[in-house]
Amino acid sequence: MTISGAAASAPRWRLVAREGEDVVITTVDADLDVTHVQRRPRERWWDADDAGTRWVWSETNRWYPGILATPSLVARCHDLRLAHAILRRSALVADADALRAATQWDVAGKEEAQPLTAPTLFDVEGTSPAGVPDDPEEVLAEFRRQQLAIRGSSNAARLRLLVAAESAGALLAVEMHSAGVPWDRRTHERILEETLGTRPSPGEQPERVREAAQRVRAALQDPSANLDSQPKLLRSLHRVGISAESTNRWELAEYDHPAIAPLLVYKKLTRLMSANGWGWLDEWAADGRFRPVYVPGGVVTGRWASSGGGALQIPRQLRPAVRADPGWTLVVADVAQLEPRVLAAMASDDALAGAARGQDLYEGIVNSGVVRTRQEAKIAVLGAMYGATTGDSGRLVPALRRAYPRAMGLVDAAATTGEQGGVVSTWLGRTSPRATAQWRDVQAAAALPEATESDRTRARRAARDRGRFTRNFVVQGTAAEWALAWLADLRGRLAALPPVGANDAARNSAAVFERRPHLAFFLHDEIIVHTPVVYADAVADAVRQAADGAARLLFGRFPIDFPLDLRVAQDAAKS
DNA sequence: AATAATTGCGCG
DNA sequence: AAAGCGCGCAATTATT
Repeated sequence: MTISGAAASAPRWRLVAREGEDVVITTVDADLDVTHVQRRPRERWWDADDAGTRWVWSETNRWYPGILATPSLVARCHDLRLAHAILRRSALVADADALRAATQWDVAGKEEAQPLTAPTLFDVEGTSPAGVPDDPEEVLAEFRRQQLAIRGSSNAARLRLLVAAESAGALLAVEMHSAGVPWDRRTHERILEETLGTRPSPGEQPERVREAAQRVRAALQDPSANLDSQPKLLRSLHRVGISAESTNRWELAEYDHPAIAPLLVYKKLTRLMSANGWGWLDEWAADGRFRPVYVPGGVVTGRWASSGGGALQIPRQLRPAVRADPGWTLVVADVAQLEPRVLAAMASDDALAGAARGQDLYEGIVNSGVVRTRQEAKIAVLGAMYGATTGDSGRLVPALRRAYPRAMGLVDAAATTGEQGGVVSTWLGRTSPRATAQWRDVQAAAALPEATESDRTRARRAARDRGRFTRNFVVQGTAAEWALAWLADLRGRLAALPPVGANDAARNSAAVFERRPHLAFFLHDEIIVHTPVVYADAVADAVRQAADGAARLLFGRFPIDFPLDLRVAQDAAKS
């Protein structure tokens, strides 16, 4: 159960696979030769984790829940499915033909989410519509293909890091699902009641929603106006002289009419009710834990996606419902301006890194005299990374280009590559998808002598759209890598803390996390650790040290800060 | 009746 | 005030 932090300079790879009713464990040496094969009955194949072992398996979602239930933690693994997805299209891999030919390891991105509730290992078998292989020969063959691809790549160290970080993330995703986010039902109910009114009977609307709807209908002088159907609402608005083209919040706010204010309230309230109302509470947090399914690598850039419960969209308003158990507390941390800091390091832009020194990068930019206000700095930086060309943001970007030519040069080059149909890569070598056939057709059509002006306009727009995507890909993707390195480092530090209490009789899977500090939530650049109060300081230190560790792991000695906004509190409400 | 597309809004 | 990137989900309308 203890995870050793000892550097395993020569990791021992142990491949696990299925053969009939048994689990076959194949040990492989540094030359990728098999040194040992073991066959064990599947019911109890797992005994203990060894320091220095890296478990190689088809898919963490398939193998880890059963181990966690024993209960045990795995220190290191190599997830063949996730690694395959990275390596088969990494521009760093010189020859990916063999990997690309192994299509049985390709799983459509959105179909990846697996049921993670299985109490034992093989209960999930067959539930995956497009399951990756699990037989010993193919697992070994794919592992060899991947190792050869990495060894023959232009930067094996970075790809190794990326695959290890991705795999650590996969372990953590299963663990966080198992542990869950501590969720205080009564706090959530209180927020709902204060905002919406008391819980209505099924089919009814809560009081505040009814009131808001009444006020809108009165102002529209239409007692039967439908506020939930966009086209009908739009027609109702037009009838009273509100000539909006859409019903989105920002456009409606521009009109001065007594119906607008209550309508915006109505939209706000019904959103809360349908997305995170009583129904959500019953379905997702009834037992005091919210257990989202995380999907590592679910976003093209390498960010995680999620499936079920809207894990990545919990409204700030409900953050107070994330509440530590009695005797426990939360360590809540997020990175200030992760993406521009990552950009400064990638581009070795000393000027931007200098502005980033300290807590607030935007203030740093203001202090350098590049723009006048913090708000301008923020808009300019976001515009630079997203490719804004118009509005305030577009106007401010040129000032940034003058002040930080290296950083801006990097994202501008990524945009140009994308516009021309090329691919771009993150710092560790995750590579963007190739241009689609449809995209290339549009470009080709515009290049023909008989192309119309509209063909050319269409092609230009498609090119710029793709340029904005690749521009952002390098930054968002590298930020995701930094975050993974942070998580992986922190995970190791938390595992090194001795469990509290002495309840060795506890055998259910949740017991692992009832006795030790554990990550409970992760969202792009922020984490929540749920910890016994006695470990609060140790955990806070670990979170900071892990951030430093991630910075050095990715960017070596380049002087870039990643300051954290960190707080220790009973609940996760923003202070 | 089932599935796809559209709109809007929550998160970073 | 809502541009510029990446998502998931609910409600509705459109299509099959």
